[in-house]
Amino acid sequence: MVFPTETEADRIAGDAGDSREKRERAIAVLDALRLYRAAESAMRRRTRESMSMTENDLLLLRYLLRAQSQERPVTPGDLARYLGVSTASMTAIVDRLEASGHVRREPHPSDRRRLLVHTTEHADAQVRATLHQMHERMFAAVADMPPENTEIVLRFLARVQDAVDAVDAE
Amino acid sequence: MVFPTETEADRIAGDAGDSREKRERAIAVLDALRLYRAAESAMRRRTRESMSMTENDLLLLRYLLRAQSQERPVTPGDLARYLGVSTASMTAIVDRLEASGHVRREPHPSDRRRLLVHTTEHADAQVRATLHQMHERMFAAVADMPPENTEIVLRFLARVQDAVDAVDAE
DNA sequence: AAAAGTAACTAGTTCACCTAGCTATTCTTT
DNA sequence: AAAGAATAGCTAGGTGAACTAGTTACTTTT
Repeated sequence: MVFPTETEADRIAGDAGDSREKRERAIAVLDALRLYRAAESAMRRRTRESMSMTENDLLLLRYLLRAQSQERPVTPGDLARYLGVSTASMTAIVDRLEASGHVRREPHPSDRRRLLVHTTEHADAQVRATLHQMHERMFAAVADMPPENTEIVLRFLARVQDAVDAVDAE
Repeated sequence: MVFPTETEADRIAGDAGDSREKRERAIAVLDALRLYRAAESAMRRRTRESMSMTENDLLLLRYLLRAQSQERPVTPGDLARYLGVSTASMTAIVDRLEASGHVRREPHPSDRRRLLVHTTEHADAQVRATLHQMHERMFAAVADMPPENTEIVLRFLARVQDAVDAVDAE
């Protein structure tokens, strides 16, 4: 679902009565986008599995690392809202990540009902080791581009984003 | 995880000592890619929820529709291999989709151990109703592009894909 | 000071997956 | 042609990560 397969793209192109080359170019681009998506999903899965974590655990860690780099304190409630899970589930998630040594619970300085959640050095190191190289490559891939090309890519991404945003599954 | 956040991209850019504008353009592009990803995930979730299905159910339906448009018969075993789940789980998935009226089981014409799985008209209509507009928009977004721009976008996608493929979570 | 609200936790449920093992059928080997 | 191996899909029972409901401790409001 969710993605025009080759066949579907072909059918749509046919309906529109476009020229053959135009259609083929469009299909090539949509295929490339689909491939990128698949590669990213696969990378996520590999990363998750190598760290024996769930998707939510990993998203949480990313959010925490980012918040910490901005010196922004984070409570379990914040994390539950961010991931869209119940506070009860968040208790379990933080339990897991605390047991695996990725986060620590600490008392909130002013509100004794709350906690603050921090990543450990271990989590930080593990994430950077896995993803730093990717981030550098992604940055290099776009930093090299001349400004005109950047504009073209930005317009492309904006339009495909509009297309998926328009799906309102009522 | 999995994606360079603004902050991380910034740090990497800083390390590399690039010019300010170059850095800002790169960040803008990576942000746009991240936004597209988020929009697509959200769209998937909406679609899944509106059809009360799991991710795998939806992927399966997409695969089936595609196979059918090519007159290619599909067995439960094929589907299990495609989704990477056990045949036992596939029995449960097909049970669910059969109960909800999205697929039918039929005897295999030559091998009485096997079954064939077909989508129903209902599934076909529901999927097309939800996603046809998106497919058209995506196609339009790329069909309008001049060939040079297509090349630029393809190179961009190939490079970011290489970046994520390089993450080998050992 | 009492009442209402909030944060995180515990207990018990659900659901989508899993593994192991079963039955029916087909393929391979002698 | 019969016996053994392989294959397809199923059932039974288990796991884990989410859920809801309700608890405890604390804070805010009236």
